[in-house]
Amino acid sequence: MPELPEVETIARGLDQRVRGDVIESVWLGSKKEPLKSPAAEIVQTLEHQRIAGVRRVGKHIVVDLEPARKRAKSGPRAQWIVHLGMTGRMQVCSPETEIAKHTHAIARLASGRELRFVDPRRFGRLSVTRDFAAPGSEPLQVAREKFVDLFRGRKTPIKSALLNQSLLSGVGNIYADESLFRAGILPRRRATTISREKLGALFVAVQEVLREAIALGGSSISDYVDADGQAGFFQLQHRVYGRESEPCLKCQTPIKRVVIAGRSSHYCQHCQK
DNA sequence: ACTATTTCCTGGATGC
DNA sequence: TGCATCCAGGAAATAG
Repeated sequence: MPELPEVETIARGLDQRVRGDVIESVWLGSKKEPLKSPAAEIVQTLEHQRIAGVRRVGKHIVVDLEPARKRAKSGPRAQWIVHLGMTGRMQVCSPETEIAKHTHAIARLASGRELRFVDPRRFGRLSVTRDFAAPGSEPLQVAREKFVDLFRGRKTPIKSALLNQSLLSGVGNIYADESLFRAGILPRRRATTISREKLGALFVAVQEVLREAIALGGSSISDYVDADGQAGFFQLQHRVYGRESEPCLKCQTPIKRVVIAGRSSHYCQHCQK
């Protein structure tokens, strides 16, 4: 399940592999769910564009494009936006590679390779735009004061607030649980009841967790993304996520699991207040 | 303007 | 072995 660190790793891997290549033609599948822009618009926007670079914004992969042939007039550059959802993959492969089940898009590149979007569950989304911006703040860029202000006054549980992409862009279920454990905050705590100091601790915890995970993902780029664009991640050692009933690594109290905002949430009732 | 809940999807795990 | 059921979760849609 790609959250910020995984998307960062994938975007870096893609950038290494396809930057400078030119999209010659595009094929789109018949399933409509993955397409957020009209199919014709996606095809028209992508074809004959050079990939200027690939980067991450929130949980989105942004493929920056530029005209393959220089034109006199240069307006805002086109962008291909990819959201991987739960099960989305970006595959770089040769045209001979068997087309995986649930392949929804194929971009044929001038280098002879193909860039494919595969997504069994179809929670992923493809779109094109010229002015992409994530609605929320980047967790690794935002200032501490701004971070604290995002949550103050909100009655919703802090876990829900962390998952709200229009506040903070890129934190998903796993890293939300891990950050709250490190900051010693119960996921159900109403955001508004948390002191500035404690929110400051959460700020530090979120950045720490994301940076550690990116560092681990980064080390896997050459080994895994090279193969087919699907990164095999060295998972960050989770301290609470997926550890229901197992002993807390700090105090041995069994980890609890509850559902908040429809998501499984893991915490230690002794270490988190 | 917020907040909470439901819905979309398939494959893997589980239960009988 | 086979079949039904449940569960995972990002974010849009819907409801309150």
